[in-house]
Amino acid sequence: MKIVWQLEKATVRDVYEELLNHRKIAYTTVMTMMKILETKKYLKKSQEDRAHLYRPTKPKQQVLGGMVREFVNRVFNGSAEPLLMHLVEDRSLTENDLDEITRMIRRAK
Amino acid sequence: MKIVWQLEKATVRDVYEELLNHRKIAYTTVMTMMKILETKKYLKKSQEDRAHLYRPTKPKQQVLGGMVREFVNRVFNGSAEPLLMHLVEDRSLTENDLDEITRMIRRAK
DNA sequence: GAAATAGTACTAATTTATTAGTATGCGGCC
DNA sequence: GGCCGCATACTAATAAATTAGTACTATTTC
Repeated sequence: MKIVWQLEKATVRDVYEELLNHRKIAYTTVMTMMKILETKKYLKKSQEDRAHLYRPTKPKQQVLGGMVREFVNRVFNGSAEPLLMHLVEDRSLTENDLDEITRMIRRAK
Repeated sequence: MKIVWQLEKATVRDVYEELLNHRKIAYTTVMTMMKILETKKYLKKSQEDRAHLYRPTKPKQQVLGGMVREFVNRVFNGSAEPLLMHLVEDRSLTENDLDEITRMIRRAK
């Protein structure tokens, strides 16, 4: 999905070659994957010359948002603060990051 | 795991009965699960009367921390800010939450 | 001490995810 | 026209996660 999102639209071959940079994988494997993503409504295909051209159905933000929500629910019973604490303790987030986000929200209001 | 953490120590039966409140599940299923968690070093067992008594090996914080890190890596390529933005947009976190956390950090320094 | 009970070890069925092979079709090229 | 390369559809092998059954042992209870 990340690859298709980045390219906005991609054929099996596009994704296949991109994945090959990272690891050995069969062309047909990628095909199967993309077909599954299609049945799960994350991708839609259209004909383009000989091959199918796949595009995302849902905006990246929406999908990632869903994943975050699912994660928070499953791991933290739905409350986000503990997650935040972990991020902070893990030094993934500094105090400055938080300040910045806070300011960002204020400005957006 | 959540259940064992909460109870601090638990037998298969303890966990089984707790889980039954939520959904139908077989006793042996729970047993298998807990044995797997044991081989994966999340639980350790000791004899207690007739049954095994399981305790967590690792502190909850550490395990959850690992899960958060893993999630951030997989989904957001390791950077936490986008995750934070999602939390905010999802209204899981309000500006006040952020302020609070910020203050908490300041105090802890 | 025999039957009922609770527990475990071992095995297994089921499901879902992951990876890949094979057959086949189509468009261009010599 | 026949062959090559690329693409797909369909099938399948493998692996991992999930759920549960069965056989056997020990303990309690009467």
